[in-house]
Amino acid sequence: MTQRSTRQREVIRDVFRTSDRPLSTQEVLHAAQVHKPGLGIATVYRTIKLLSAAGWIDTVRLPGLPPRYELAGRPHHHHFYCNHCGRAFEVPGSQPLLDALVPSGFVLEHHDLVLYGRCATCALATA
Amino acid sequence: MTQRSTRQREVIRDVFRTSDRPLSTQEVLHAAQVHKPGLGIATVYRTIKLLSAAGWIDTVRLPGLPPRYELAGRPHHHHFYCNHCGRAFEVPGSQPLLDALVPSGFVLEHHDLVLYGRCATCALATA
DNA sequence: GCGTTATTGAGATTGAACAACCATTGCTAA
DNA sequence: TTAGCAATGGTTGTTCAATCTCAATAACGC
Repeated sequence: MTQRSTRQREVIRDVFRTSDRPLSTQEVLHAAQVHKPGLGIATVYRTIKLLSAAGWIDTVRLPGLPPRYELAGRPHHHHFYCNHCGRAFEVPGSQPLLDALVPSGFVLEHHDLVLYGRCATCALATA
Repeated sequence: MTQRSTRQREVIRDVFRTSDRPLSTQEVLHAAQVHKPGLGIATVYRTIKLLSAAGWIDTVRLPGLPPRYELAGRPHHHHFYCNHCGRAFEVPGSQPLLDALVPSGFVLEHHDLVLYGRCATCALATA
């Protein structure tokens, strides 16, 4: 016997499946507690680590903020961070001519483009 | 009397003036201690806060890493982070068509493009 | 010089994210 | 069913960046 299927893990996986944006541990906790009251933060951290190790979710790192997580295997995209409500969103990816930027001798492996501003909801609310 | 000119602050400003890349607090500490042995980390933090408030340096935020600092007022550019030695570098800026990426209703205020890979030194060393 | 007081350095402290601990709970394979 | 043990939840511990404390130091106006 190695790995068991528990209600908590089911709920957490569902949270990711039904989200269209990357989620922080706190966001996962609150969303999961709706369907499984009493679920603890320790279980969120443990399950995220499991899902991450299994390649089921990807880690999204934003400057100065705790990491967010999203379903793995999505097509190339970037992220938009709302300065007002603190939520992260997914934006369609483009492949700009990054190679032209890389200095001679440097080897490019990966890149992150993060956009900052106001999401549609917050832009309306503070217009 | 309001603000004094101390050897420590002079040294820290010189560190930034003679660097061609953004520096972390630890990098500033080590570079400054060469010219002022015994200089403490608290002074680095205090001076960085001062210089930042004065608009003399800009903060460079990298995902999942403590911030770096660089002389303010440089032309538009991006940053390259070496996964091997942990140093950040400046790369020439381009203005990609970001507006096209922003979803309808969202308001774009700022953006960060970070490249990851190996700097020239580390690429050579591990080739 | 001298005295005032801004500044410093070392260590203690905070705050946040996350791991570890452990008694209890509840899958699951006979 | 039920025994065995993986998983949970509440809490404490750990780690690291950054701030605070405070006695000692050193700018600088006079």
